[in-house]
Amino acid sequence: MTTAPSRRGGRTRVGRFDRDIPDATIARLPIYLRALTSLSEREVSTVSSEELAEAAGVNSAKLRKDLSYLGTYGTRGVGYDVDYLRYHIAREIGLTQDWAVVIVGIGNLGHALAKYSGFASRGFRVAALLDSDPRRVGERVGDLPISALDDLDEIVASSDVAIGVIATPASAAQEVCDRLVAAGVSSVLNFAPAVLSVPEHVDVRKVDLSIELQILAYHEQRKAIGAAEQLKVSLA
Amino acid sequence: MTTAPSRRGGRTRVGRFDRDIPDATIARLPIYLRALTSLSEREVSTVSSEELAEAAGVNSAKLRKDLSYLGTYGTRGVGYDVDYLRYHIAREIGLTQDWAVVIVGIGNLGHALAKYSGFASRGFRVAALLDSDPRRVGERVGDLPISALDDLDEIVASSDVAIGVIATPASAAQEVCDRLVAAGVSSVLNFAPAVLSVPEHVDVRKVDLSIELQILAYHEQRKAIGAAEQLKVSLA
DNA sequence: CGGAGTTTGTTCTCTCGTTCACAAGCTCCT
DNA sequence: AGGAGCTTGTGAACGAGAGAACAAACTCCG
Repeated sequence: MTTAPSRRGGRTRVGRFDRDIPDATIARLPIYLRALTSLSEREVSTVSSEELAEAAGVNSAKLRKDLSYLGTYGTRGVGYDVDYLRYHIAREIGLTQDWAVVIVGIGNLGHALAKYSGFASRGFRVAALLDSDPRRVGERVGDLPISALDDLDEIVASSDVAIGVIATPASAAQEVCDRLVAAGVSSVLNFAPAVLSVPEHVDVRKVDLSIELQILAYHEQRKAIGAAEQLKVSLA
Repeated sequence: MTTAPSRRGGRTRVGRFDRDIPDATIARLPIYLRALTSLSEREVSTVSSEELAEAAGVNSAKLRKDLSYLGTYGTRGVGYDVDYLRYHIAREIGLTQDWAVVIVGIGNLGHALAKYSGFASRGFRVAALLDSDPRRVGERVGDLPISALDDLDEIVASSDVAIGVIATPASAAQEVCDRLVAAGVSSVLNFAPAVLSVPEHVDVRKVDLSIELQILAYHEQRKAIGAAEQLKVSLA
């Protein structure tokens, strides 16, 4: 949960369908969506909150409450229509339209991201790959050539890019971020291990591979200590 | 935030130094650690909560409260000794020892993870790379050869591996997870877009690239709607 | 040595999120 | 048509985390 200070500003509440959905719920909608897609592929047409919650790995009450923020798409005594619900979630998240993204920094991770099929299948189109190393420019990764970072403004403008992905080393992240913002990008997904500062209107989310491992290590260590203490007690 | 139902079970509270640190705090400790390392490299020896909070991108009150769970390592009127604090955080997370990890699924992402330098520098040693595709076995990625999935038990046992990383397609994730658990791994970092079910004593954390993008898309869409509504109002 | 100036550690309040529990509402069977 | 049996949607209780605010404790200067 690493994001900008969460929707303050414009609390104007224009338009009644501007109900406001908790951040925690938003973060789960994509999971429900995935579960629904999987059910749909298996030709399941109706699902109960209990079953869907199980598939998504959450509590069923939480699931129902989450869905209730979107509207009342279920039928009591029956459950939810898989395709109907799927459509409404996708619509709410904004996946009924396509989003153009650029990936900056085509190292190991950038490569992997460029080839990752999970983006395209969910309505994200990689508009360009950018790198600051002139020797890499022109090289092809999958279908796309690597462009020079200097072409950023033009690419963002012509492809209407709203989202930028940063996969550079930490040392370059802030500068790249600034350039993205200057070019007009207003959402950033940051894989570099660095804290980015951005203007108010820009959203940043961060994914940090080594932090996740460190959190696991903490729990792992606790398990080990716990076991050792147990042993000590049983010997005493 | 995708993890096991948070430390229930063995609430035995053996040993008094088993103070229990909130999950939210644990998730931030690695960030503080990184900021401290960076300060240390710049030869800064003392830092105030205000400065460190700024570097970590959090509120200073939150930072102080987080640190207070670990003990009282600061000095009023002065601040924190950078190296001293850094050591104590590293110790708390369990980074004073090395952790062996295995990576399963050497596709695009697995490749990138295998070569990612951020692991080694934080005390995580990649003990082996595994893939189920026999044609890939033997191939080298960086320093390591790809091993067959069947060698898992042996590798986990001989290298004392506690943490497994899953970078397979979603369809294989659960089976790989089961094999990891059977081999003795008790923490899993899952990059596959699938919900894993594991026994009580195993921790799972999930990183999902496309979910992060979807969350950004939602906010992006709201910005767009907000702007449109504003426009409508100003025209009325 | 004493007081001004800092900065931590902690208490208190408030907000946000989770979970329980149940009434409302649907279907199906008799 | 009416009742039994489900399943949703939501009110209310609970718990965790964030942030403000301040007393305690240190340094430094005169």
